[in-house]
Amino acid sequence: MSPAIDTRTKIVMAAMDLFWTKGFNSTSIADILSRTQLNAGSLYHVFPGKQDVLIAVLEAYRDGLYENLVDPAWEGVDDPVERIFALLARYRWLIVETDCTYGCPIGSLALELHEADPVVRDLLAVNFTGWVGAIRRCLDEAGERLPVDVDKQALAEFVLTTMEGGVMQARTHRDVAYFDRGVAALRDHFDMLLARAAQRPAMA
Amino acid sequence: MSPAIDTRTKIVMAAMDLFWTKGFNSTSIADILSRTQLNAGSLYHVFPGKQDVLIAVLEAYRDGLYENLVDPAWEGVDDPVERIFALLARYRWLIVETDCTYGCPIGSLALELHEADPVVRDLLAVNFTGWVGAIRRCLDEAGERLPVDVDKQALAEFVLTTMEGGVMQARTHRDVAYFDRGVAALRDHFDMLLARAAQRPAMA
DNA sequence: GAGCGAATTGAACGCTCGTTCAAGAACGGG
DNA sequence: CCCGTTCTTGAACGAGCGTTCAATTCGCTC
Repeated sequence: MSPAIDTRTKIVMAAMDLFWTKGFNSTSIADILSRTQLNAGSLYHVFPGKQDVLIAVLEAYRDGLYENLVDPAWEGVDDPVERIFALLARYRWLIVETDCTYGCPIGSLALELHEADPVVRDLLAVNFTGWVGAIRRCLDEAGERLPVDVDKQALAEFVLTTMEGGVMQARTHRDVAYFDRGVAALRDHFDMLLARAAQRPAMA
Repeated sequence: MSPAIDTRTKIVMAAMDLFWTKGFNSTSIADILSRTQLNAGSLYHVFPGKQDVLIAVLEAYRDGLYENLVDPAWEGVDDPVERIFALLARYRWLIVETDCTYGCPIGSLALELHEADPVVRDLLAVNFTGWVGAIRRCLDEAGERLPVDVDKQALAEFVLTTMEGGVMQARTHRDVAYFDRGVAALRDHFDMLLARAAQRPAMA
């Protein structure tokens, strides 16, 4: 294996962590270098500039969505609706684990980069789309348990909305309860949808 | 009127706009100075440092919540539930008006400032609390139209969640439709709650 | 209009940032 | 073992940042 690839991996992993905890603008190249024990030349040998590190980080999130986030959350959970809440529970765990300082890496970057160039913005959007796609699969699998007139794509996006909004409030107030109440409201929403579908089956 | 107050106002107004469009870290003191046609000394005569400008901006948002945001949105709307969606419609208008680059100033700052000091974080939280409080009033006013077992505080927070999540996705995808679908899902939620309350009145 | 504190001027400072690059080390095929 | 390529070293640079401050002007009071 080429050593440059190893260097690249080290940089991307360090940058993922730093961009997550400190944000993109507040993370300096020096931060990445001291974390990886590399020199500036090595980084610039692999990446043309700081923004290209960001792009690599966003690609890593995109490519690792299932491996690093979704599959672990769904382990041992088979019911498609419960899988949605299992994923949200994973975020709850992250919030608690970080003493309520957790912010969704993609969400934070999306709001921080106000005038992101098209490549970066596309990658942010693609990350959201991938996340929503995972939820969408659950909803499709739930099939007729949901009312037929429900827009499943919109509902999947609404799950992301709940997660991001809940994370934002939990972090700002330094209190998971804000996240929990958001998830509870979403649970109410699903309960009402499931009840409506059971009451008026698709056979009508 | 003391000239320093005028200077202060000019700085706060310019900073509100700049922090909103560029973010806090990406806005330089020089940006504020060129926007206000002031010199560095004048700014530092009024504010000890950049962070104090941020604090003043957050206080301005807090103090102007009703005057600048809520009251205009509610003009001509009397029904408490419709007022909630009127406020969301106001955000929709902001998104469209800014070509889908709009981000909620408070939400953006909340996610950008990863290690904000306590004063700043408190002000961010207070701004959220104020916004949620305005929604809460509507829900209280709606009274028995909502099921008695509904946690009105949590529901008000859920409205904020929907707004922030919708704004985030609309901006990232550069498409208001993401916001619209989030609001539509929230409307569904309210419709189901109202129907449930009508079905099983509080008199039980 | 003299006197004085408040407010403004704008050049300068020290620091950190992203980036560059000439020099050297490590590696691998023949 | 040699040579060309790939990768690393780390000092240096220029630009931009937040901040300072001695000098100056403004505006009010008596």
